[in-house]
Amino acid sequence: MVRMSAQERRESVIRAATSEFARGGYYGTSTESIARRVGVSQPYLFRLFPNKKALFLAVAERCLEDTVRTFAEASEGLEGEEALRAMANAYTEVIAERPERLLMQMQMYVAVAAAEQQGDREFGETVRAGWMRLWETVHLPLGADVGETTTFLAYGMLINTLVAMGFPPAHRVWEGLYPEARIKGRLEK
Amino acid sequence: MVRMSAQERRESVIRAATSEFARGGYYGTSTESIARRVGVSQPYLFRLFPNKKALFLAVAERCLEDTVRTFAEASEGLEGEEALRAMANAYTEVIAERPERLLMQMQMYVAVAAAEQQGDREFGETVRAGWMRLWETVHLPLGADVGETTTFLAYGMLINTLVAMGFPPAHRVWEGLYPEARIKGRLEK
DNA sequence: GAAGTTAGTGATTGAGCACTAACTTACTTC
DNA sequence: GAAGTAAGTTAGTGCTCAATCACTAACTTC
Repeated sequence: MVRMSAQERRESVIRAATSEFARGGYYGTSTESIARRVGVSQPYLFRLFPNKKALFLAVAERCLEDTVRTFAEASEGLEGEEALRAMANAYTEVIAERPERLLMQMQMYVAVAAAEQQGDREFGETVRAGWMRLWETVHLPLGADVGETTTFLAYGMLINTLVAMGFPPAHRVWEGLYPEARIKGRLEK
Repeated sequence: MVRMSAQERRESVIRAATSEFARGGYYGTSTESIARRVGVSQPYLFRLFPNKKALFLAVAERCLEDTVRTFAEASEGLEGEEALRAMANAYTEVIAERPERLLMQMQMYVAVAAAEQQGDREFGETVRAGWMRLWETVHLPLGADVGETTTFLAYGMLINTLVAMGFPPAHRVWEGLYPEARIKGRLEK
């Protein structure tokens, strides 16, 4: 038995829960499965988080935060075309190495409607605020161009979708999406 | 008590289930709630569909079919810029009048990962096949241009996401997305 | 080394849910 | 109008799962 501080444990729970929620979504994931992945008893999760919803929220916030940081770090000191290229490359890395983060994003977006329906307005607020932060984070380096920003985020959402559906990266549907192709396409215009 | 033929009943079950699954996803939706919406007893659903999964699959297939038809009908007889404009307008109508179809799309994409994890390869195949059909349906009228097709679908996925998150249509984040703005942006280039 | 605190467990509960079985009610056909 | 069939219901079962409770084991501090 490895003892950790509650704070460290909470961290590993968030990591494990990200993977689990990414596949199963909020309702399709049992706290049991998360606990098993962490290597801790199921009731102990409720010492670390007040309830399942709070855990999901923590995971969602982390997911947004990580994505924002990815773009912020990639575009640091760059502008326009260069920033676009850097951010696109950064996202490509996430696709390859952290696909669960993309899936978790979708689970989060989709969970808003369910929460809202049940009178939980707060979750939606959090996610929308996160999206706005994400929006600003890519907007500035792209020269504060609304069209560019929208397009960039749109490609991101398409990528999330293809990953969720399980299209292998070599599949035809990815053709128009690889940064090279995308940026080359833009430069040719 | 209104009696219907099993076939008619199945239709109304699919409609009701679309709304319910759209909000709650597969796991967040009880067959009870679907039955209540249809106005029929919960066990009767299992006379109409072998199990919950089959019902979800039927809803997913219908959702893809409807989307494909929307684009096919909108672009009939048109090409290039005109087809793009027509399909964008058609989708705008769906946003306003059938938002549950967009949400259901996302639920479907996201459900693939969960199904795949549980060894259900079939569901993913169905969804991917549907996506390919959708892809071809917009690809041809857009002049068989891979870049155009990718961009069009990307905007669609972004729209789905914004709808899911519950951003009102007048919100800033929609700015770059209204067909007028989008097409004008393209024309200016 | 005793007292106090923090990390963690095992057993349990009550609710919700997919699905079944057995039965009833309404329409159709001859 | 009796027989057959298709539509629909009531009652119930077994399982899963979030959350609680009462407890133990390991560190910390003096």
